[in-house]
Amino acid sequence: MQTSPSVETRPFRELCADHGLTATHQRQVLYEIMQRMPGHPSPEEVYARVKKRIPAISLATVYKNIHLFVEKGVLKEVSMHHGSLRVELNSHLHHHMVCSRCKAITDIEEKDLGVLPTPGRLLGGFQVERYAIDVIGICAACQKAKHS
Amino acid sequence: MQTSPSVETRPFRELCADHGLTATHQRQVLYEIMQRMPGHPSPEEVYARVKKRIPAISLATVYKNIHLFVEKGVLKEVSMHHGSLRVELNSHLHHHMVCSRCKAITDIEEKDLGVLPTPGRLLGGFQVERYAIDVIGICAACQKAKHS
DNA sequence: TAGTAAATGATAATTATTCTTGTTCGTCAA
DNA sequence: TTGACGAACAAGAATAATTATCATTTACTA
Repeated sequence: MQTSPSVETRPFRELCADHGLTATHQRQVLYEIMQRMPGHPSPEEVYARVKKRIPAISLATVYKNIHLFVEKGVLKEVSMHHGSLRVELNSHLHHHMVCSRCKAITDIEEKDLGVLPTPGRLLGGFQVERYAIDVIGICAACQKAKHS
Repeated sequence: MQTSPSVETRPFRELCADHGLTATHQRQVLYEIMQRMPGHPSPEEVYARVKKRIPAISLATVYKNIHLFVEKGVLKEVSMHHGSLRVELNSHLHHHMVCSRCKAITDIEEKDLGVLPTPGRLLGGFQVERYAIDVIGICAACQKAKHS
């Protein structure tokens, strides 16, 4: 009850193989649809579109696969999402290192970053207040814990 | 049924005055407690601590005041929070401009940022995968809309 | 093609956040 | 003081976002 594997499925199957994912119909549609969503969609938005092609798809499937795609590097998260709002009072100029495995957040001084952004300018009418830099990677603890 | 306004309340009252906030007992305790939380606490974590000093405080009050503090620049948000997860497939090197009023997200090419981070190094054992830069400010539309 | 692990769908459960309403508190003028 | 007014608060209901559970189906491998 589905179209036979066409040449169109080839690139997607390769992408899955490259990232260690099994190629399912849902994932393929999910991926194709996100390719056509140029913005920064939320899971709900993706779900709404995918549902038009696979009416029976579950929202849970969308969430699970988005997480999987992010984990495998197929997708990127826009601004790291920590489950809930996180705030800080620390007023001196600094940024953050975020572990992509355990989501731990560590401060890093701007001078230790080796980059010096110059805020205050306008970029296409955008009035810059500040830069927030997230250095994303694997923290020392997670490096030891996992060797995958 | 509370300590008389001591010299300790002075700096906090000034801070509130500077930011156009009325100085309430709850806000003061909230602020003092967050000063002693060096990490990147969530509203729930802040609530748990504040509750020890003001058992009757409401979680809603914590949320409202955290938002207010962020809005007034007393606190900063660690990574912009968009209400829900946001993802993108766009694979070419870019970053984001985020409007602090309307939360709109716009892509910006890395070369247009005028900063060139050098990923891949180690920072205290942290294995860098990539940098994600959020340029935070006011978008053109919000600048026109509001003049406060 | 059968066996097996992984993926899916349905939906309950959790977690996070906001809204509503009635009450209290602080301030200012009579 | 006293009384009105508006901002802030508490309590808890309501909503939004995300995850977990589990029975069923599907995809890869031998």
